[in-house]
Amino acid sequence: MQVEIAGQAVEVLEGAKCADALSQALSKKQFKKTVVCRCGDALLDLSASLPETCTTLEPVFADSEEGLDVVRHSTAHLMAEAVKNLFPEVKVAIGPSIENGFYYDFDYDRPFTPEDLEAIEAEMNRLVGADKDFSCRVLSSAEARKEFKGQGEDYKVELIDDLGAETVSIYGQGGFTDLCRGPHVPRTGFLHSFKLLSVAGAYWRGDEKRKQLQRIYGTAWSSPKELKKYLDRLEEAKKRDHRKLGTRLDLFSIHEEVGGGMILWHPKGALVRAILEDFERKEHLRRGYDFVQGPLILKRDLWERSGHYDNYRENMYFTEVDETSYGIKPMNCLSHMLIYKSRIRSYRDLPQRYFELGVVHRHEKSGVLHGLMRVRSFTQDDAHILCRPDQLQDEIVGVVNFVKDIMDIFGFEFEAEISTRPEKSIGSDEDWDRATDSLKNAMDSMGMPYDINEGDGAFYGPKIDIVIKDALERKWQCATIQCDFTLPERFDLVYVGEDGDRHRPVMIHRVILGSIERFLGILIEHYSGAFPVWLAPVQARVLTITDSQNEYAGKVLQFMREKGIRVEADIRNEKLGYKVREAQLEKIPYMLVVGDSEIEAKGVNVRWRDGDDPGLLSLEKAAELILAGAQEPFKLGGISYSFSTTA
RNA sequence: GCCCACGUAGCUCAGCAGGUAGAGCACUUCCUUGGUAAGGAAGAGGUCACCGGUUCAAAUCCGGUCGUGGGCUCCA
Repeated sequence: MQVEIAGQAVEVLEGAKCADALSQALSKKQFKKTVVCRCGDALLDLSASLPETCTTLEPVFADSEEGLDVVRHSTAHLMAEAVKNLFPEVKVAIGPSIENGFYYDFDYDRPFTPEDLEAIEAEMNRLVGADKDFSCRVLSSAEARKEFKGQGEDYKVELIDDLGAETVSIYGQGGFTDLCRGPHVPRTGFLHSFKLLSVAGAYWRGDEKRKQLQRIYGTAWSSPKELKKYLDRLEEAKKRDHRKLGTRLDLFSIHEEVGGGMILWHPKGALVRAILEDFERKEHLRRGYDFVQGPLILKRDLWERSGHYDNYRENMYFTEVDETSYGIKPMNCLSHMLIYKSRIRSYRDLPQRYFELGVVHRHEKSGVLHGLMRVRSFTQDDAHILCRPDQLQDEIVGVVNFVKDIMDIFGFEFEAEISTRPEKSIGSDEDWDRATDSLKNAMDSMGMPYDINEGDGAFYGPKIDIVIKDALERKWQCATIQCDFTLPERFDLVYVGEDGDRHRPVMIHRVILGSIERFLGILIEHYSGAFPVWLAPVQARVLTITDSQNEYAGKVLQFMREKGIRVEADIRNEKLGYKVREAQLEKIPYMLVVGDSEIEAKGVNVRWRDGDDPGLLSLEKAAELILAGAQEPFKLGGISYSFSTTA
């Protein structure tokens, strides 16, 4: 039969192995790094026979995205075999490839130690050295079930039962067998660049009510060089950890005696916060939001009415005042709704956009607290938009635009996800469809890609979630845009329509940065602590050579401050090199060196924290330079909001 | 909340075959007045997270509590 292989027409025997077919068309070097092959949509093992229907065959190399996935998957099996060899009583569960590596879950009656990991890695290397085949058998589900049952592999049996398939593939490297749909690298010798990283607890099938298994994480690459690159990258990322930088740059601290998840902001950290918050206030005003503010505690009755008491109680703190129970707010919506409700609203008043930098408290489980990223007391840049149903779409576009502008300013790539109606939900299908369509249309109209997360919406409405990554590429949710029909109903929010009747407004809950704390945590890692000049708590530091310049340094300080530059002076009895080093480590954007020659020239010698030094400049020029760099990013939304000025 | 690991000076860490603590940086004082990433000397600073147990003796071994880290579940 004639098959097009890697662009060449090749004559192959009927029923030939993929490997044989490929080796006819590929160079030795290419063939050596081929892990599987692709025929149409299907990925095949090299040991598989060429399907009769196959007309084109492409090699998949180890260093391609698909190839890496195969390598990682195969390494997971390899690890499972090593674990079974060393600890025969272990039951294996499941082991997929993940970003940068793989994991495998095991059920064992004692915890794996770091020494165990070393032993497992050594055993894996031994298996690699043996260069065994990854052979594949296809069994009927019943046969496979019997086989795994006989081995006591209960987790595999459960998986087979749940698959509901007639046949399943069984992979083995001689002795060890595993259930998997494949495909895999041809032989264990292909797996030479991996490292086991950690052990963690993980619930069987992600269900916290089921048994907690031991998950071993590892990383795997196509070559030792790639592996090293990744491990180096991990090291680099650790250096950017916002918790380390937060201490080193004196931004914030967390104290055991205060409580987990509670942040104490030091002068520099608090200043960065203030700058970020000011920026947000300006942006919100510019986009037609109104500022509001509510109290931190509201009567418990109100939380019962909103449904939070029933649905969110375990996450709330309560306190008592004069024998009345109060809930400490975990969200800001209640105050905002009561402000809306404080007088009759006309359709002409809508949309109402209430913005608040609202401090909320949530009782997060102790095990999830994480630096600034997951805390118990935080500030949301929260807004609630109350609008007519016909305005919903425009409002969502406005919010999405807002999110995009802000993420662009900070240089974040983000992923978006739209969550649709869950089984347990309230509201009419019509409302849900309309809101979901509005969300999709808004994203489509801006050409923004998104994933659909079926059935993951809030019980009161669908939502868009925006996710950005920290230095270790862990994903954190920041912005979220949620449509809500329930709370306006529960609180009987209305507006008087053109027809004189009362109508129900729709409410959008939305945050842009999400939590100021989390966003700053991500920003610190994103910039490695070197904030852009407009955000830097200290924009410039005056460095003297000897104490004979102290008086002049004071003048420079005064001059720069009057220009609105955040500046300080280092007049300590230290050498210049020492002062430069410190300023550099503190990532201060501009150093203004003053010595006798600068006094004479009535200027400063400017050193930038990265790149070329501007050198000797007059005070005026130096201030201009810093101010130019310090300009607040400014971005116009580019969409026109609908105002109710018709009628 | 669950699994595992860890918890020594403000920070980074050493000490741990059990014999009541040490370095570097930072801090204080003194000397040094020195041009772009660390000048020198001296000093101060720790009930070795906390509580119990084993032992003649515990930072070191064991148990518990709290906290932190990596994950899981959950989430801004």
